[in-house]
Amino acid sequence: MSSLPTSLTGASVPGAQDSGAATSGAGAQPSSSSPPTHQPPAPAAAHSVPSPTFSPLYQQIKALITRSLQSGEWKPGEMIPSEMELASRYKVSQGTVRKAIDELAAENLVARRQGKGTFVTTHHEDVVKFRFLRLVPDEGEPHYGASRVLECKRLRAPAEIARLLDIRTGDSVVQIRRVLTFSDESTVLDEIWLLGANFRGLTAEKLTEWKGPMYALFEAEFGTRMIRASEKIRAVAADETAATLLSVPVGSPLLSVERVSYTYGDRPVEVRRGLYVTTRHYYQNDLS
Amino acid sequence: MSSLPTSLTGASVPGAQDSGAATSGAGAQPSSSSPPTHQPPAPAAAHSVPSPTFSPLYQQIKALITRSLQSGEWKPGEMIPSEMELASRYKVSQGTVRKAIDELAAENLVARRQGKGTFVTTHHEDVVKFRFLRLVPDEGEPHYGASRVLECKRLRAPAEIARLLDIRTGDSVVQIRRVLTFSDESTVLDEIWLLGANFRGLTAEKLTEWKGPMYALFEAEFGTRMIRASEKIRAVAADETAATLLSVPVGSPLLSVERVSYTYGDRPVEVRRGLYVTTRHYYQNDLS
DNA sequence: TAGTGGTCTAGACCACGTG
DNA sequence: ACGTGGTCTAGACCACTAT
Repeated sequence: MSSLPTSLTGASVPGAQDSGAATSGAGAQPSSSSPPTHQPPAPAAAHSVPSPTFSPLYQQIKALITRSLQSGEWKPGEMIPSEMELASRYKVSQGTVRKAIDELAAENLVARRQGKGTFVTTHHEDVVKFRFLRLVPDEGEPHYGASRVLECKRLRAPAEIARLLDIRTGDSVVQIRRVLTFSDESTVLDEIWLLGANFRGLTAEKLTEWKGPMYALFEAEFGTRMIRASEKIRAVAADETAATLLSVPVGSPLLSVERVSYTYGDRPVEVRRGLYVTTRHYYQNDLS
Repeated sequence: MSSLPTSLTGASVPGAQDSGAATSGAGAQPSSSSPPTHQPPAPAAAHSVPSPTFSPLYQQIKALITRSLQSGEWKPGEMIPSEMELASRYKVSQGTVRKAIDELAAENLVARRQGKGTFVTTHHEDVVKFRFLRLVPDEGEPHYGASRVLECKRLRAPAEIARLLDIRTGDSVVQIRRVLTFSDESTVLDEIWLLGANFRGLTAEKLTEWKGPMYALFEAEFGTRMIRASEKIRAVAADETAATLLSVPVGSPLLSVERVSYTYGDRPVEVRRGLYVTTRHYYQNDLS
């Protein structure tokens, strides 16, 4: 392909060879004046067919940055290189890097702090924590309750869990059961399944010793970061087990929350079934 | 005040006189070359104190556009002027208008369509409809059920409704009660309170005759557009009334959804209390 | 004082939709 | 062919934070 090569794709822009990227770099070359270097050799190539799978430059940059996040080149809580640095690394303008980071910030993968830099988000921050804990007390501030682990064992995935985790029935998974307590009231009964491959060495002890959000542990100890989740919510009646563990009468209405959590690349890594007592708490949701 | 006047604030940029805007227009003047006009008279003013309430230009433009949306200058479904037109109207660059519209699009007030223009969103579109209807059937596609209006009357706001609507107890409100039916199953019992001042002339007949989402009626007939909403969700037991209307046993678990909806300027205009039967449907929510 | 992200501009070209 | 939004660049200046 006769594309205008070196200027943009020098630093291993992905797919620079395949159909997607070839036509995308056609952007602006300064009209005249400007520095002596960098003049494209043959503007004739501009009329090449607009390849069917067009991907903007900033999307490619975004994918590159995401890959570095995923590989752990920049760890949660750390600062990523400045826009200028990234621009020169990828051989694009600062504005293009900015647009890529804008989207990553909108997806909460990174957070910008004016005057300081751009930082990889982490489940240790309050902001992130309450994105995944939507239970709010009727009175008082949202807070993290105490977790009592009932069980943590390895077993083979039942069919439905396997389907949700996109693995095969019988593949290894870790099952956790726990109760969350707020102000001395048992409020949440969770049953959690995790991808076995990602959580070798996870034990009840580790869970019990850990202070703070479970996702922070997963991120720090197992290198698995929850990026987004999808929930299905229903009202159900408490069965005997739930009633006992949550100290409510059998048949009491409980909020059932079935969550599937995803990490980079939209790969599911967790299924979580929660039963919430909603007499003194409610599930907060904003439609916008 | 000795601000650089005519160039930016000519077309009635709001607050151009007050503290906020004076310092904000300081942006870029082209280094040299460029057209003969427009050279700022006194670059000395650049060192004026950075006013405590700094508001970027694009935020001011965004406020202006929002005002035009609110006033009905551009109605739901219509196209707003092109970026170039708005840029020349407000005497700013296209890029600044673009950033303003970017935010409005992110808030779903407008939608961009490449090659066509930017359009005011409307509750007639599918995309918007399902932002406010989160109930999804276990089997089959999401769809809009049939609405049976039980009641629609004017009355004085009880204390709690008044508090949520930010009005005084006893102020006029419209109360609606209705049942939503999906596939011949009564699924949702709604009790709705609307700001009386905004909904004069709303009757049970109008509601019954209207085919389509209620919010589309409100938008088309009453000029009140729901922009965002906040919901508090719990599990409750069906009382006799709900049990009868929804054809479930007394005490059955139901999803209770208390919604407050807001229009422009974050003014609350609706309180809605819904009871959902979640045996064949679930409430869908995405955390990200 | 230096470095970072944030704002603003101006101009070029591209992809898309419609005549 | 034309107008729309979308991408990309280059350069200037501003606001914030740290040293």
